[in-house]
Amino acid sequence: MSIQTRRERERAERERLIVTAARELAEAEGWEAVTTRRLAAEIEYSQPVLYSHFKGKEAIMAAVAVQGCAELAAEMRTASRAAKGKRGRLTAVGEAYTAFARRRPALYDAMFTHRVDLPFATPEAPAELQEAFAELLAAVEPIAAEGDDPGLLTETYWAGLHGLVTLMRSGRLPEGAHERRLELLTGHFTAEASR
Amino acid sequence: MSIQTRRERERAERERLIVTAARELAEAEGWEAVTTRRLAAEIEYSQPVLYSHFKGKEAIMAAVAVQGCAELAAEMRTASRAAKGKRGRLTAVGEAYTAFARRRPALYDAMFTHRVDLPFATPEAPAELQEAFAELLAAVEPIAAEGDDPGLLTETYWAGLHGLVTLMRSGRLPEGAHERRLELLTGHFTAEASR
DNA sequence: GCCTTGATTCTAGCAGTGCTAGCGAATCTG
DNA sequence: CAGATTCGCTAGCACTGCTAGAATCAAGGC
Repeated sequence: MSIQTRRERERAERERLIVTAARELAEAEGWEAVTTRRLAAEIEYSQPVLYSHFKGKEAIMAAVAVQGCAELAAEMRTASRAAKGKRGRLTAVGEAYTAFARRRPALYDAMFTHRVDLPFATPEAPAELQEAFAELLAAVEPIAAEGDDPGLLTETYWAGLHGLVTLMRSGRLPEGAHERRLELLTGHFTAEASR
Repeated sequence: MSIQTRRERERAERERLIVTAARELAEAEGWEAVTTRRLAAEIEYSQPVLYSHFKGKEAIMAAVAVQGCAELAAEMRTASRAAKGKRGRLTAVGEAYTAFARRRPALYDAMFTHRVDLPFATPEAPAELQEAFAELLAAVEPIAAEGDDPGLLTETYWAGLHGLVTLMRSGRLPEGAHERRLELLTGHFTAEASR
């Protein structure tokens, strides 16, 4: 029994090693540098061990993405706590979100850009994802108008943030005016919708 | 001289052939199916001819993207013309944009998601790109508030549309509520910002 | 203590990718 | 008709994700 548990512990340890190695490599040189061979060399094992832990490269990216979601949720939470008022909190959360995306582009891509086999908008989604969304929701809900569904409004605001970040990062929007665009987005969401 | 021109004409013809073949293959089976070998077989030439026309696969995708921009601009324009009023036009253009993205996902990805070496937010950007942006601008400008920069507001609205489309297509937002989210986005942009 | 049994990790290889060097043939020029 | 030049092809490089089967190591029974 004890031997069994030691082995399981070692396995779990190695799995964490794989995930952090993948993440660090991706953050340092981008996901295109994360090849199974490079990753195997990094953890000082041979290639096939990766496949005894994960179904494939996508699954490794998914594991990294889940980690990232937990961090994003935490950063949005602390930003929200430090701010005052409905508008202040939404602004703070929006800034925390985009700051995270710009500081950790590779992590962000694994979470929200790359095709990755994670359940998202369902109850089966990993707790970390739901946590991150809940954090956004908590900031958006107070500024929702009477008849608006807060969930849908949050999704829409999220889309705005995501669009800003991705278009900017791919060079399709100039970096310089980011703060002003973010301000515009948040400003229009905290206004009363004229329907 | 005539021989020269005939050759140039044939070359240009073949170049168009490459671009349309790439586009059709991408739309039918996705960009991951568009390999240089497959593409070469499709145009009934060998692989290396592709490289006598384009610097690489990315350049081919860029050419497809430019085509797509022209079409998107045209579709937004006709939608805008058919609509009435400031709000009606913005709604129509937003719907045209997202409808285009959902109907031609591969084309959309080449234009706005995949990393592609096209100048975007500069005067050197291809005319087709500027045209598409101008079409959006024309719809957004009338609803801009007093002190708002219409260009920045357009970029922000664009980001919202782009976020909605990409998050939905990657399964991160449920497809069902798309119309309602789009309505929320447009609604908040046509409202007065409370700054 | 030795040998068998079982799991675990590695070597080697497959089928594919984007891209390119250099040969062969077809074409135009003098 | 011979020579020069352009053109497209064959073949191959270095890489990718992934896997079958050999080899190695540790545990258990005698």
